[in-house]
Order: sequence, then structure tokens, then C-alpha cells
Amino acid sequence: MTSIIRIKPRTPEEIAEKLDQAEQVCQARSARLTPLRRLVLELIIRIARPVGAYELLDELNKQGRSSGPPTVYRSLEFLTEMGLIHRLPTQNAYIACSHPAEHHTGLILSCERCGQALELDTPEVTQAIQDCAKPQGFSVHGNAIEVTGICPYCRDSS
Amino acid sequence: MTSIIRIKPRTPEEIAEKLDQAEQVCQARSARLTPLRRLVLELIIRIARPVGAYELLDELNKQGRSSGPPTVYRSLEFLTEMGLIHRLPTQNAYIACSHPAEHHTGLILSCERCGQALELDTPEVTQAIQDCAKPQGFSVHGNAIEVTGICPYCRDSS
DNA sequence: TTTTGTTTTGGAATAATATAACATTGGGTT
DNA sequence: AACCCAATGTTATATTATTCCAAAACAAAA
Repeated sequence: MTSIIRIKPRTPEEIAEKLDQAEQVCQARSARLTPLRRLVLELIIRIARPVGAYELLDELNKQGRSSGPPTVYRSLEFLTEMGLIHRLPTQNAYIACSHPAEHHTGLILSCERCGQALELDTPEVTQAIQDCAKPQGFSVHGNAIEVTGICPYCRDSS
Repeated sequence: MTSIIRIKPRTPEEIAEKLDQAEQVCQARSARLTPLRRLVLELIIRIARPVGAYELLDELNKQGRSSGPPTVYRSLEFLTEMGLIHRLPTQNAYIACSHPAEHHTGLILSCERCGQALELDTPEVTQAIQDCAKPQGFSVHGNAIEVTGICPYCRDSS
């Protein structure tokens, strides 16, 4: 898949707000948003598109850190557990959660053209999945939903 | 994730039927279900649980073939395109489609305990996703939905 | 049937993604 | 200080997937 990534630049205010929210989420769960974890999260927020572990690793090392893959993967695991980021399993990539403050279940719209990903909070879909799983006797714990297609920006610019 | 896999053995009739359906699907699209592709599909059907590319490769080579990773991945790509198998992106594994004859959109229930995966045809979920994506101006092409939880067999046996 | 072009498969190498295992650091607590 | 524990650093390796080129199989045309 080749795609020209469309970046949605984040304002300093947006970044600060997200990081603040992250601090609160961690505090509420007595978890520590260490400098490293905070930096990884900030990078993911700044990059503002699905980003892979090794690209983050490069960024970290540019920032003076001397880290190996485990360092990044551990931070990614922590941030995922906190619900601050989401993993896109079909792309082996991560994006910042769009609304980390609220507990949520949702899906990710992933544009085939530009690579951008948009997270939606979709209780209707969650409910529909529940309704399908329950008759099977299956008790749902979590889900990963990636929806592929074309985003409005790419549709309009072609 | 450690899990003791629960196997649902396939009867010879089931296997033959699936392979027949596969032949028809390919014929309808003027695609060639070559001996290799057919064998890979048969292995996936027989194994009857999510199976990774390298495990399939081992099986192939046990059967006298001398193949490398590209051989398996090409067959997996072909079978996926034909809708004869599905990929579980969070597990890097593949399962046989449960109803390859009909065109369908669905989801996969994946048991955290036993590792088994069940494919469901769920137009309701597909519709719910459409309803969420459309207001965003996003046109849906496909999706990958993995639902994790506990299957009824594991719930009852604990 | 031979030639030609195309699809499929084989094979070697390597890229990309992820984890294991152990050492070290850095705060807190007694 | 001495200790503990969580977090990070470090090396090595496992796992998953692709690139690239060559050989073989197949199909269509001459």
C-alpha cells in the first residue's frame, strides 16, 4: 500500500491538553506517566498519523535518548493499557486516542489513500456486536475494529 | 498469550465440501486454484484454528514440498483475495472462511482462553458501521473486526 | 508442435516487527 | 545507609513478512 500521508498538524494547545488529560488518566489509576512514556505519547500526538514502533524509536534516539526496541514497546504497552493510544493491528501502527478522558469503545476509520486514521466513539457498533455475540454464548471483553475506505478529503481531491 | 487450543475436527465431507466451494468461487472469478493454493487451503481447513504462515510452511515442507516463506504468503494472499480465508490481524494468523460461497461481511469472535475463532456473518454490525462512517463523509470499502472474549465452551468448563 | 508471452512457484537474502533475558538505574521506604 | 521495586538500558534473538531474481508450468498463437 503506497499512500501520501496527509498530516493534521497539532497546535501547541492541543498537545498540551492531551498531555494534561494523560496525566489525569494515569493519576486516576495510580500509574506513573514517566518522562519516557510522556515523551513517547507526545511523539505519537505530534506525528498525528499512524506511526510504527521503529519510527518512534528513531525519533527517541534523535532526542538524545539511547534506547532499544524493548523501551519503545514497553511504553507503547503502557500507553495502550491506559487507553491513551490505540494500535492499528493491520498496520502495526499506533495513534493517539482522540478522547482519552472518557472511557470508550469505538472503531478506527483508516483511509486507503492518505493513510490518515480517525477514531470514532461508536456505542451503536459496540451494541450491535454484543447483540451478535450474545446468542453465540460468547462474552465480549474487547474488540479491534479497523474500517478501511476513502476519507472525505481524498474523495474531494481526486 | 498462552492458550490451550480446542480443536473442532473436520470430517472428510466437510473438507471436501469446502474445497468444492473453493473451486467454484475461483472458477466464477476465472482464478486458478492451483495444487499449491488448494493444498494451503486444505491445511488451513484441517487445522481448524487460527494458524500462522510459518506453521503452514512447516506443514507444506512435511508434505514433500520445498518452499520458502514467499510461497506461503503468496498463497495466503490469493486465498484472502478470493475470500476463502480470513486474516486475524491481532494474531498474525489465518482461518478458513466459514461460508465462502456467499459474499459476506462479518466479524470474528476470538476466545482468549482456547484460541478458537468463530466467524459470524453480521449484516447488522456492517450496517451500524456504515451508519457511523457516512456522517463523517467516509466511504467504507472493507473492515477487519476481531472481538475478543470467552467462548461458551470455555465458560462452561471452568 | 514449436514459439512466445504470462502466471506461478522456487530460492536466497533481507527487511520489518516484536520479545526474552539480564543488567543497571533511580526513586521511595525502613 | 541499606533495601526494595518499578522503570529503563542493553544485547541478543525470535517472529513475521517482503524483495528480487530465476526456473518451471501453463496458455495462447503461429
